[in-house]
Amino acid sequence: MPSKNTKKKNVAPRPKQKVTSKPARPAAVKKVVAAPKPKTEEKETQKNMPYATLRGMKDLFGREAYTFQRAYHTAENIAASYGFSYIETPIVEQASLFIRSIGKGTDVVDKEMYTFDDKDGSKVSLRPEGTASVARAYVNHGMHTIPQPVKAWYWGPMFRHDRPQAGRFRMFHQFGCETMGEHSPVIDAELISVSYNFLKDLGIDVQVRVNSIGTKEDRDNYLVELVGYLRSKRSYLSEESKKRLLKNPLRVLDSKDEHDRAVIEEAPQIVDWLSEPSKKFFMSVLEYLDEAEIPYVLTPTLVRGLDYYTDTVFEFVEEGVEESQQGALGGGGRFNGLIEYLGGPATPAAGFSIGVERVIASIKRKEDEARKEGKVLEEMKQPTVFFAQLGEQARKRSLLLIERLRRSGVQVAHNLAKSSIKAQLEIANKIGATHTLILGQKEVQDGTIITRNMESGIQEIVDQKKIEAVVRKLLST
RNA sequence: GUGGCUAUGGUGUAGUGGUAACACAGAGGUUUGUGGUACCUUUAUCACGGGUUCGAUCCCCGUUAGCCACCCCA
Repeated sequence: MPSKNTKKKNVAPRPKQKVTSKPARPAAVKKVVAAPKPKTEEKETQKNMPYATLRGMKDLFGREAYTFQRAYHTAENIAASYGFSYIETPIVEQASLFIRSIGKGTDVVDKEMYTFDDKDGSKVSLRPEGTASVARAYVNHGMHTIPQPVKAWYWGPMFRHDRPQAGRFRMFHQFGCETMGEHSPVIDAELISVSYNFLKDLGIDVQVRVNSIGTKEDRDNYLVELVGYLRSKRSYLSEESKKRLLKNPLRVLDSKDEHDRAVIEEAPQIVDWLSEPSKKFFMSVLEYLDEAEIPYVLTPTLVRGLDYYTDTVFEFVEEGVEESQQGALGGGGRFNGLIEYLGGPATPAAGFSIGVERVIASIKRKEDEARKEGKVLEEMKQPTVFFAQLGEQARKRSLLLIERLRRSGVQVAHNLAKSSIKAQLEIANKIGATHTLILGQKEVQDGTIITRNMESGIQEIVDQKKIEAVVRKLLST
């Protein structure tokens, strides 16, 4: 945390800086209009914080950033162990890529996309999701000529201009995997397994909901039936659902309205309208899930919001959390038509994506609960060594010693800017260091260094030459 | 995008029509080679703009942001 107080006498005075956690309002415009009353210069600068993050976007730091990175490393490990290779696609793409793949008429495209004119007048968009870009990359680089399936994982920011609320931001991150070039139910099961275990590794128990929405033809046939049914019950439906009936009838199925739900329960189910191959495929996916001992819930009303999905669809809802609290942690499905639709060869594919911010929120909730019960969080008790130095010569020497320690694989915390040993020990204490290395004038002369056990207070003098071995030993106990 | 609720220091909270209290955190210090306790100092024109009023942090309106529900979705 930055110091906001510079009262030290021998330090040149500089304007005080206030640190506020509340995002400052974009006050610049108003200030001008409102012709501020004469104030002292200092106070003006204090309040003058014209820059804040944009709505729905946030700085990531501290504990949250730590959890974010932990989630990233977990993703990296699990993706690698399942044989996925990393892909990074541009954050900005042609607007039409998303419009085509996600589909006109979906909210994501119609009202949530960040789309603007590039300098040459072409329409570009900030990506609202990852699959379209990965599919595009597959086509662009002729990935159908390399051994199939192509398994790719990604992690990065996505943008949707939605109204922010819990678990929903305008810039958020997704971790996702796509398996392209293979039409086999094992693939679907594997993807579910990867995402399920990713969440499990992070300590999150989820319910896996699965359904199949069949091929395009299956769905068209089913839609005729569904629309017919819903029309017959039209008077019982909510206003919202009446609208959806015209725009995207499938979506009526996941309405939360009580009356709608009653109607939906009686509605024809898509599973009954699947063609033989689709049905067989879906049954097989379920068998694999059984084999993998992944618990799932068949959810006939599960349809996903993006147009490109075919056959298997699934999503993850946190166990024991009201769904409405923030929706699903992630989801995915098969998208057999997408790659061909984007100009590539007919290529079956499937994938999933998980909302990182929602995962972090869930972890945080769990940690808060644990703390309430008085449990010490694991990463808090990691052994740490602090390096304290005393006197100009010691300070100079410490740079070298710290570097030697770093090269041998141990990181020591330090604050070379402090000169009093007291202040440094305070810091060591605060960060929970188990040991402190103390290097003073005398030690520099003797070529030694003191190790101090922060709990017992026992100090030992050791040879600087052996510092790496000594520190490693301290850390291992 | 629609509706509702909220807005006090870094954090969590008090409080009142007459400019703010407490806890924790931060910084500095209690005469400079030793931390965890104690003590001292210090950190807020009560989100922003306007209105009512002799006077507003407290009442009213607007803005912004956050939260909740809907929509949608990660």
